[in-house]
Amino acid sequence: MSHLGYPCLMALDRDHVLRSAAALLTRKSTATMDEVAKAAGISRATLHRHFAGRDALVRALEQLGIAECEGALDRARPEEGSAAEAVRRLVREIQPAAGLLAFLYGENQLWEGDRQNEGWQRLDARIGALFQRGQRGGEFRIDLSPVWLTEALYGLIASCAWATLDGRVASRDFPTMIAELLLGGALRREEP
Amino acid sequence: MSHLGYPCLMALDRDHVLRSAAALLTRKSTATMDEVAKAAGISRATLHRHFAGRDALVRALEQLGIAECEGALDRARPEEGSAAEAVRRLVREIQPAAGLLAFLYGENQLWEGDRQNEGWQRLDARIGALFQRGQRGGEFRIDLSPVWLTEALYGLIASCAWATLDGRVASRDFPTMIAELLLGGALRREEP
DNA sequence: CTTCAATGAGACATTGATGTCTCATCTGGG
DNA sequence: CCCAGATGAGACATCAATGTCTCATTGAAG
Repeated sequence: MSHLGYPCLMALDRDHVLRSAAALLTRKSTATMDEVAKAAGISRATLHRHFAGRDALVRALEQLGIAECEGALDRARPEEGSAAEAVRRLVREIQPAAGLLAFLYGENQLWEGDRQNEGWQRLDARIGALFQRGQRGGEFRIDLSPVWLTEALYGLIASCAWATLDGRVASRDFPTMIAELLLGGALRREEP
Repeated sequence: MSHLGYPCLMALDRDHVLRSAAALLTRKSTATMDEVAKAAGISRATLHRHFAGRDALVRALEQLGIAECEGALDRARPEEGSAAEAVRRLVREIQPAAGLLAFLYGENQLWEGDRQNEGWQRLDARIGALFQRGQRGGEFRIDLSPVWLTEALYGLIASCAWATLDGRVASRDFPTMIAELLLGGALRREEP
């Protein structure tokens, strides 16, 4: 065992706890610390040894969500190829984190404060830049601002995540439903 | 003054309280009964005379939200003209209730129960029927299910309502942003 | 085997929101 | 004026979640 100040197993456990909490809070955002602990298979005492309190847990989940988003954005290579294809890649890569994002999206507590986590600003900027690239390249229409398109993307991800949990949308359709609606809309394209 | 069991002014006040609560809870969904009372300009005691408790208040807001949606749907005349125009009318009519809907949308408590208010089912059916009409008429694409389009509409309304509160989207752009994205998507149409 | 960090179980106090109650005050109708 | 109903203010108990604490047990390294 470690004779350092940092326990060696907690780092691994912490990630497991975090993901269990994400999965539970996605379904029940008001879950108790007790329920979170049970879902992770640990005691409430141990949970408190990992996270000082509920607030710290939510903040950690926020960090995880940001990290997952940035990872998805990196893997999606937003500067490569057509903007539309980049958006499709992004949606596909982001699907595993959709539940967590939906939870965070509904956690108003995170947005009420005067200062929000700057990670979201970075993400907004990167996603907004992708939409802007599409506009500059004549691929996307210019009457829908990049800011709104970014916001809409988040909203559709959360909507589809919840609809998936309720069984109203099949999990395998997630990327298509979001990307197709966001890019093409409901109107049928004219035959070329 | 009334000698009946039902006070005569409470009916009027009740509506005012309900709308104040909606406005407050839209901004701060975790607001206390005390804050709700203050926002309505009444005391907590009086608030409790109107609504048995927080749960009853939320249920009443849910009813109000359903009623506003049905009213908007009626005024939008979903059976009339092109489906796309009907959707545009619907979004326009629903804007005043968007904040309330966004609050209700995030109130997971309403959806966790085994049985949800049947008003939502009626609304889902009516809105779904509108999208289906557009599909049957060859106006909308058929690879996006009416259920998903309905869900997406709710999600975009909530997104835009929050973005409007934060000043990221102008209030006057609300109908356009939602309807244009939902109908046309981000992709630029080919020149005919 | 010994040791020690990590854990689980549970007791305990605290906190914040809630629901209920009483009582003084206000107000409009008779 | 007088009164009944409505209100506001506040005291009070309750309740659930939280945060903190202790202590016995476990388990793996030395």
